[in-house]
Amino acid sequence: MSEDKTPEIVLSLEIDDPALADRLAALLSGVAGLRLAAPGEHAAATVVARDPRSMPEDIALTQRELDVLALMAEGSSNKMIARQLNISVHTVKFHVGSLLDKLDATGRTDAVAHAARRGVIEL
Amino acid sequence: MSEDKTPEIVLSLEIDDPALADRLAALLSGVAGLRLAAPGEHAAATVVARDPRSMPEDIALTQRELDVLALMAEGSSNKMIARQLNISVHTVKFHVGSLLDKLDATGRTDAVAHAARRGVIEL
DNA sequence: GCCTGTCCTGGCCACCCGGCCAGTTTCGCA
DNA sequence: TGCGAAACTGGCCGGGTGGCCAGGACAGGC
Repeated sequence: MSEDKTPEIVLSLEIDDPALADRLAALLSGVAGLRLAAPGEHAAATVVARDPRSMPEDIALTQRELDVLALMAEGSSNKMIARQLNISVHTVKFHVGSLLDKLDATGRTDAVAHAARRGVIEL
Repeated sequence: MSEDKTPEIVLSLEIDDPALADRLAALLSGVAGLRLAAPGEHAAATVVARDPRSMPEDIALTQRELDVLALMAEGSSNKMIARQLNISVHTVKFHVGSLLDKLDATGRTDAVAHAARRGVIEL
């Protein structure tokens, strides 16, 4: 009863390149235990082009910088971040300044965009 | 010579669930024409858990709002956006206000985060 | 016609943001 | 024991941001 279920893994394809998508679809459709998802069907996993996070290449961010970055990504203002972390607004600005420098961003919006692109934070 | 190349599609797995990852790895490793990527190897496609963008559920954004949103995501200030689109700063603020309302965001940073989450823009 | 939606513009104003200056404490490492 | 990195705090200030008020032009649907 080791193979009593094997309930078929439903995969969805999210490939822009038509040639690659076709080849993958052809290969995967012939695999027992796998099924490609119908349009709109809930899939257990998705095949996407490229690899988003294969080379995270972590920028050296301190723990505190990660804290304020996470709150920034949620749209929190400096004042809100200060309250959340029990620090002063000045300290928040200090960390934000370091983040803008390390992430090579021109503002907080650019900072979270860069961080999300590099996989530093999960949007 | 229709099958002279078929240079093997390299797939990488990004699955948190160990059981699902194992089953997928076992199934995919037996497929001719496919190969699982070695750690650090560049992959043509990646299998990720869930489907990030299966239901985009597009919010009704006007073309101009999409223009402003795209420039916002690049960290542009209102003044820069105004210059890019050849409109006044006041008009940019008007569209930004509409975006904050439609995206249910508290600020421009929150707006691009929400938009990226919903797949409205590609970060 | 009239009305709705989109796009555009202006002024005003409180607040926020980012950058500059300065300082303190605490920690680990040479 | 000195020394740098990290974290924290303060004041100051120019410019950016977001919300409010008001208006006009222009296309499409009733």
